[in-house]
Amino acid sequence: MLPALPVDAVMRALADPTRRAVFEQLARGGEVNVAELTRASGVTQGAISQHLKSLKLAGLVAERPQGRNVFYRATPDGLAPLLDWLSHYDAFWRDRFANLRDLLKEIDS
Amino acid sequence: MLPALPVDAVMRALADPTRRAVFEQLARGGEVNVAELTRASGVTQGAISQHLKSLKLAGLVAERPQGRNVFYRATPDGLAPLLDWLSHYDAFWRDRFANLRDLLKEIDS
DNA sequence: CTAATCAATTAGTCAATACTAATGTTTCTG
DNA sequence: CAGAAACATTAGTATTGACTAATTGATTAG
Repeated sequence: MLPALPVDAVMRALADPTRRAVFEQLARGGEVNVAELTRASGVTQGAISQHLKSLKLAGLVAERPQGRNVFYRATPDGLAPLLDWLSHYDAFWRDRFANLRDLLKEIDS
Repeated sequence: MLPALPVDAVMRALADPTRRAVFEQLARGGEVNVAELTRASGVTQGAISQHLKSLKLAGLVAERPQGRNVFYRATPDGLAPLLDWLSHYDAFWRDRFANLRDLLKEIDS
């Protein structure tokens, strides 16, 4: 079995549709508590807590407890391993995807 | 259950370490036949054929039969869903990603 | 203090999947 | 033609993983 690289955890975390939807909601909506994430999903609260645990271990989300609520937010740095992995294949898609280059230029501005 | 988007197949395909290693080898080494892919991996030939099937369904590799050999190559276009997904969170990283400038420089060089 | 609320955790179930071993199919070779 | 070689496919197994239901722990409200 191969070693568990950071990109491994990120890919596996984002491969599941339910979990990816949670991440997407957090990326859009700023801080959201577990109850609201549960409402937006089709699964139980327990399942959401489990997914949040995976996302946290992958470095994709962070938590902020407040009273009996726990507010989660997406952490952009968690996507770094994925971008690094893609950038490693830069030469591979360089000429076929002007998209990412434009995107990165735009972000850089 | 959520619909099966293209990014789903790509993420799931690349989430497995063995399968990702196959893709990486193909991305580096141009065309490679199944025997050589099997040698480079820690699993049996049958397992590699199964992984190649998944990668092909995800649009990440293509095959070129030649006699009794089958040469596989990575197909850059298959990464498009992943790049699109990332670009969708443009605004998300824009101001938060510390490493982005460095990453851009690396890719742009 | 007692109820209720929010979230995490546990145990258990079911389906998906990564794998091996064996076989099938095609193609090449002696 | 007979055997070997390359790859795909199948059946079977074991592990992983996504999920629910139920419980627990902590905080707030009445």
